Amino acid sequence: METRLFQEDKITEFQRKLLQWYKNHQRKMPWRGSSSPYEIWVSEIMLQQTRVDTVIPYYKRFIDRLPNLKALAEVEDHQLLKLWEGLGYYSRVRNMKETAKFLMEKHAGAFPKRAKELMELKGIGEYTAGAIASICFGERVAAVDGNVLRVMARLTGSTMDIKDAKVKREIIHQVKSLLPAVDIGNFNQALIEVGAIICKPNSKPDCFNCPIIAECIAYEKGLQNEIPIKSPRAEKKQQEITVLLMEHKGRFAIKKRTHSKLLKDLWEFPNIEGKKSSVELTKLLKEWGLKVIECQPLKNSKAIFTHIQWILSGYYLAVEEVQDMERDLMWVTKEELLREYSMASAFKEFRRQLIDGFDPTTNESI
DNA sequence: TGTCCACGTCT
DNA sequence: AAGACGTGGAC
Repeated sequence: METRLFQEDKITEFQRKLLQWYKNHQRKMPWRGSSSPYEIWVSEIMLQQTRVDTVIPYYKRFIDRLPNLKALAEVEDHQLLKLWEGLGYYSRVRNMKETAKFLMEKHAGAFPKRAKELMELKGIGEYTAGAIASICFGERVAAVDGNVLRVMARLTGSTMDIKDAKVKREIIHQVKSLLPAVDIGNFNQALIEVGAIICKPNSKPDCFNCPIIAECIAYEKGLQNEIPIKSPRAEKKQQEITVLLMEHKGRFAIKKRTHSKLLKDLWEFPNIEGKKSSVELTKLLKEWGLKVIECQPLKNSKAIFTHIQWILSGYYLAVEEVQDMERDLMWVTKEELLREYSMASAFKEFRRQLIDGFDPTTNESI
């Protein structure tokens, strides 16, 4: 077990400075000031891997439309997905609905109060459980996210890899030893906020405005730009995909990604693996029972995920029905497409072209 | 251009 | 333990 980071009296001073700074410098956010576990939960799930500025409009719309657990438990899946469209990591919102239903049916419609119990809920891990328990219920528990890992690594001057699970455990332990007797939620948020706006990830930290510079070993040693140390992530795989924007009688073909894990249950334009020529496409569509009347290449695009990169080439295809064209395609108007169907960002450039008109292609090879 | 954030959670 | 799962903005 790790020894204390600071002496007793120094800890009190550290807590005071951090809480005072947070009181004066915290950014405004729609969920700040709320102690409703539902609202904090929604905000924390949205904030997982996602920036505050991106989350704010989604959060407002979500709470407006689904103000409580009951509303979320009862909402239709496609409406829910539409509220989440573009936020990414769509399993987050599937888990939320499952948890809402569970709490309504098995837990009298209320959240448990302890981090340990919160962690048993789908989609709530150690960080989110700590955040909800400390912010809403004042539990004396740490909430260590990526910001806190970075702040703590610099504070202690640690050159250990913060991606390492053991190092994270150690940091959670250290944060616990720094927790004040009361005001735990604000203390946790203060540490996160310092990480977000002072002890920044991608640029040099703003050390001269940092409330805890006096305790910072990295600063003392001039290592604030070297720490934290992180092992490099695995390389992305690349996949070429040919996307088909097929029009028939003023309607366009879309398809639901029912069996896919990636972007599950979102809608997409029909597509095939590999880079296909217009000749190959015409042949393929013939097998699908469709006759190509017109074929125009579209501007290529890229979609970058954490672990994969898609190279997308698109074609506009005016088609005619030859025989029964099942293939679980859905034929929708532009208006329906925008209003009713959730599409991942990977396909949004094509959707935009479809709605606004197709740009003249600038691809060299057709 | 490319890399990082972004440990967050689940599997 | 390590890979899957999204997105967009900063630098």
